[in-house]
Amino acid sequence: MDYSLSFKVNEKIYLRDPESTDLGKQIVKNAIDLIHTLGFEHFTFKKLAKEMNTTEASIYRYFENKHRMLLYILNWYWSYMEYLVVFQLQPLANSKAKLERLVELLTHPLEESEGQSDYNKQYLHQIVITESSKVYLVKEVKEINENAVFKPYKDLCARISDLIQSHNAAYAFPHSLSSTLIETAHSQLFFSQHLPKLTDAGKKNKTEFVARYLRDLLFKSLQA
Amino acid sequence: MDYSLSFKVNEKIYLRDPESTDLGKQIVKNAIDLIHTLGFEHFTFKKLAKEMNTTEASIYRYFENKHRMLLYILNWYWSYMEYLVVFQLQPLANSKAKLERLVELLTHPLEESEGQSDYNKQYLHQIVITESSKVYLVKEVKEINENAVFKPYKDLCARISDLIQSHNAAYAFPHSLSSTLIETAHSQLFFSQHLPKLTDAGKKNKTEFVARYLRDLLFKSLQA
DNA sequence: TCTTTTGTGTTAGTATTTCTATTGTTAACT
DNA sequence: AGTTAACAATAGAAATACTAACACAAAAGA
Repeated sequence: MDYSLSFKVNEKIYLRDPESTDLGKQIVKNAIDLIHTLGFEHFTFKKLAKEMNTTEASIYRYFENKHRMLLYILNWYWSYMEYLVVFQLQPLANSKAKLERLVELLTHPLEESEGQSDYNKQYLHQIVITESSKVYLVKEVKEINENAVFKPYKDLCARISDLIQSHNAAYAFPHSLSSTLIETAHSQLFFSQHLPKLTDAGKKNKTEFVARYLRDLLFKSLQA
Repeated sequence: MDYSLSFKVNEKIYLRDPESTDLGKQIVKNAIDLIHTLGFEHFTFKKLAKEMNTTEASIYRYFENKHRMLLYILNWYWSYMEYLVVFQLQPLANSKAKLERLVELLTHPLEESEGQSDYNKQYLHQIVITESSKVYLVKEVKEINENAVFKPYKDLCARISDLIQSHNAAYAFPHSLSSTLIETAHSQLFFSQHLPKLTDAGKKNKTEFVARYLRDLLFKSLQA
């Protein structure tokens, strides 16, 4: 089957739809590379413009500022994750298998093969781990949230919550456990890479360690 | 008993010890207020200087930049939390009671009474919730970590880890569960305040909700 | 008491970042 | 042929993130 994926990202996030032009697509692709290389704090539109031989002003036509650009990238990621959660888990036999596959999706970097999105999925995963909390841990969270720009995250969370409830309908904290799984996947991956004393990970197989830990957390929480 | 608390913060964090002078203490105190008001992104040394009628240059004599200043504040908080974990839990009868009290400490803002530290503990708690991850989620984490400036966080984590192990010696992820408890306390408090759909919190008693959720997570994880 | 050190203020500056405005060119579309 | 869209180029304002040098008063030490 040959297919291509594209997700509609909320219009309020950008000034001009990056998917609508060549330059727009290049901006997002190069932004992912450069944020990965420099980290969000050191990333600027000027550097991005230089990197891809365009001008700062051209980038400002697409995004109001770099925070919105990060939000755009994360919205794309959350939508993509929701897609994976819906279609990859659906064929699985039971809720236990589904939840186990979910943990894989949350901890392992995305497969390069699927979707032909042209974004570097390895880099994207690292950006999600390191930078994603910076889009909501800001003073303006209320105004930002009013434009429904966190909807993909909430939708993803709601999907996982459904899975959890179909495994144990009596569990009292399905949404909190969902967001905890997502956030903990990120923080434990980051800690195991950079501050290993905050984890029980060994030198090797950090991804597998985090997956094991999350499975333990998840299934013990859902025990009757 | 009359006592006063002060924690030695790693010397590498500051240029001049803020505890050693009047101005230094005022800088930290006012910084906590202003970071709380503006959020870390909008907080600048210039604004802080104006707020307290001193000069930007004077503040730069104490801290290299605002990131170091935040790190100083968080080191103080982590040290204080470790102190509370050690001395408030010690008299408690058993490990279950201790872990329950721990959850209270992590979720409830600090008591204004104890320690006479002169910092606004309510504000400090909000800063910890909203800004703490920003001190390590940076590209320079490796170099920063080399100066042992995250030691108080690791120490706190190690203390909690000990508690966990004394409750269930067979549990395989004591450090990861400790850091997860700390981080999840922050993220769930933030979400329940600003993005409630990512949680199962109601309109009221968000702190109590998060405490309940964390107790559930913790004790189910530690079941045999 | 005299001298030195320390803490702070003052002034002045540079480089970078963030963002806006304007104008011109090319390519596409009608 | 005329219009529009996309982009480049330039310029600059305003804020941010620093650094340097000198002045001065108070405290500490000799």
